[in-house]
Amino acid sequence: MPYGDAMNARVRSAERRAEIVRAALEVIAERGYRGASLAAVAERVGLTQQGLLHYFPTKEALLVAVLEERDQWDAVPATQWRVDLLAALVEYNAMRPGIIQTFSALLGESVTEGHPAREYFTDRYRRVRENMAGVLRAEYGERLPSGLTPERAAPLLVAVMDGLQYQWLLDPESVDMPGAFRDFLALLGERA
Amino acid sequence: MPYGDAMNARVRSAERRAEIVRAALEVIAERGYRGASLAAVAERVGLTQQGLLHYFPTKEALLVAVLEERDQWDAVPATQWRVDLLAALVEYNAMRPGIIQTFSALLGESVTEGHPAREYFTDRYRRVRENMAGVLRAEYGERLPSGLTPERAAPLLVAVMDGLQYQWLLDPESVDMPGAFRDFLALLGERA
DNA sequence: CCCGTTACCTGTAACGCGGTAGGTTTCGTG
DNA sequence: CACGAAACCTACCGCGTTACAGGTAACGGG
Repeated sequence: MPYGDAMNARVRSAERRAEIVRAALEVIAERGYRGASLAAVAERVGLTQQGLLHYFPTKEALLVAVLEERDQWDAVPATQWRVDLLAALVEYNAMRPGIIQTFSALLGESVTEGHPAREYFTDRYRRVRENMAGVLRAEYGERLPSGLTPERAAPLLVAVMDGLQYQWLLDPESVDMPGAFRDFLALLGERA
Repeated sequence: MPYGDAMNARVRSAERRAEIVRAALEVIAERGYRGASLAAVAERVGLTQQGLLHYFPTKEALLVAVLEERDQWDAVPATQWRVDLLAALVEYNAMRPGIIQTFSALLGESVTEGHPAREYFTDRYRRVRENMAGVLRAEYGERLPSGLTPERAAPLLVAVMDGLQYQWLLDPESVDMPGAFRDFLALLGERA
């Protein structure tokens, strides 16, 4: 046994599942959800397509696991966010194109009819907008430039993050994503 | 000289092609490019899949025609754009979800590997950023709030437009796309 | 040591896809 | 009117896809 007796079966199984999810993230980044085949994911972890179905009974179940992993990743308590942490997050993301590409591709697909991730993104954005409004309020108080409230500015903040991601993914040379995001934050931080 | 009826045949053919492109826009909005089947497009114009291939020899050729139609649509001379026209455009788009959804879906897909629309979007965004920088310069002069130059603000403007579209497509009730866009323009219009 | 569970595999069903081949009808032109 | 081209159609090919069925080998707790 290469892994030794310390590792019991349940842990090994969970690890295998995590490995599969990681591979799925990659394949979705490369081909989107619709274009990602179970066989391609399976091959990346040394399984057959049917072997993969042993862990995730349907393709959609695998997608759900992918989305859950993301939720877990950015489950920072809303109260702990600060604007400078957002800037740092964008900077960090700029060094990991893979994760951005996965969720940019998924977001794009999700607006199509009956896409299994649609509800996920709808809920998520509603939540994130609320969070961001809170962050802005904590940082800048009730009044932002042009008399904007945090609630009105929050969708803009989210839009800038997403929109910059697409421009950056398409043409990293031409778009300084972290810099542009800082520019936007400076815009919000202006004294009215 | 091939006058008259020769013309008619050519016109009819061009009309049919336009009809097919229109149907393709719809189907792509609903299922994305990868998810859009030639058969589905064909059915919508009363053709078989093979009949459609008579007009567009491959699926990719059809996509190219779709992208060309868009280029033609927003081929407004850069010098003629003004900021208030952008706001009006966003407002207009909010009444035509179809077209937004088509290109939001395509944009999302385009960041995946070897997608046939990737180059199109890369080039397009570069062009649009330049245009927008010009628009901002004409409207606000050289200095915007926070000391931003038009060139630095342009990617933000584009990002806001795209990002708002996704939020709005996912949840039109919760997102006032035209209003939010006007908010952003007001932010840029603040006196420094 | 046995026996159920886990972790896979092979085989295959069932379907949808883009694209080719080749025929037939319709139509405008000389 | 004759002919060639355009505008379709039917038939079909080969491949990729998800998912189901059922088998097998290994592991681990009693």
